[in-house]
Amino acid sequence: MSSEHRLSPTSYIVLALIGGAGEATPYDLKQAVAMTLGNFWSVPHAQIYAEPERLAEGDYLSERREDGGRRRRYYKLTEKGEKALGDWLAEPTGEMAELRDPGMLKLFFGGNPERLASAQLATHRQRLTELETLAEQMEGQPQVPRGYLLTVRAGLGHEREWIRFWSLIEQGEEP
Amino acid sequence: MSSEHRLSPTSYIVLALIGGAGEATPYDLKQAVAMTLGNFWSVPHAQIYAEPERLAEGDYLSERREDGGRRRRYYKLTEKGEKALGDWLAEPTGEMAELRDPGMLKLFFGGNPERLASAQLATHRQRLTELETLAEQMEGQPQVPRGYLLTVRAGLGHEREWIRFWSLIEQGEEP
DNA sequence: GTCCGAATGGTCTGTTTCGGACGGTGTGAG
DNA sequence: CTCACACCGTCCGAAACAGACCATTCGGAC
Repeated sequence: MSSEHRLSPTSYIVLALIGGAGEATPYDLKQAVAMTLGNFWSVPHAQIYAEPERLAEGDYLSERREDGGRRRRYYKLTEKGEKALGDWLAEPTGEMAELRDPGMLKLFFGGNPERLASAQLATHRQRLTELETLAEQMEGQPQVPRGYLLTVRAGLGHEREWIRFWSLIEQGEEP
Repeated sequence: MSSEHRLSPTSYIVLALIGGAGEATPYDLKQAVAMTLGNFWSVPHAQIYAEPERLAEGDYLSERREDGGRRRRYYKLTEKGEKALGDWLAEPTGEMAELRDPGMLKLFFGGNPERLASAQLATHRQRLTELETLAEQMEGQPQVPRGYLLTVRAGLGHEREWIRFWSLIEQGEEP
């Protein structure tokens, strides 16, 4: 019945989102990801439909399917799911972040630093602005979950660091 | 003969490393990655054996195989490969970095911030020390490629930013 | 009403990626 | 000589992924 699956970060994202919503369809998850998590962790939508299915197989979720029309699938945490999620959240992690930065790659292999810098600065500045807007909007609404707020702030910090770094490069200074 | 493949970041890593070495076996690449690039971009070793094969099929690399013993494969850039590499390096990129940080994920979903912070601080501090050592060693040797130096410095900056962020969290302050 | 287009909701397919197990080959210490 | 260990390479199954495609609903123009 419950063959043993290994739970990936994506699995926990799905579990956590469904846990938060009570009951949700994959589409709801897709929306939720786009509005929040998507800011710092991408999950392709095909994944978001496939993962709940896998999780249901492993008894982490229970599934209820609409009869007519869209035949939506609604998912809920099972007890096993609740437990898995709770355990994961309770366990802090020292695991390292992984950073994949195409700009760094070119820099590493000898791409022209100044030209790279100006391209990178453009996108990082834009991103910073977006995040700043987001952060401001959140100030207004006090019921924003603390975790969300903190991750946005973390994002701000990183964008600023990137901008600092590339600015120095652009100026031809040693960073 | 030269069916059209799409070149991924991994492809360019392989091309660039082989370009730098003149001629190399996949194992050489594996070593090279481990010593340098691995600091900020992971490439699973199975990839490192598979990719040159694909690239050779696309005429980006030429292959020469040892007769006896290990039957090592030696790869070299073809003209097409040189061109592809040159073009890639010359073209700056505005593409965004992708950051996948398991700690952030837990923070986002409501994991205990202080406990997370102390676990994360431990690994980031360790990483910072490693990078500092690396950077110092490089100061001595003036023939270290500039790109390598710069990416290590970028890494230092990010580690410091992470430490700043998590320290604030640990202290219970608003970051 | 009814027709159209947009937004919604879901599925499928062909490739890549990835981790990890496993299997040969050389070599030097005893 | 031979055993242990480092070196070097291959293979496999499970996921991840991009992105095309299909079906349903809804809201407004007419």
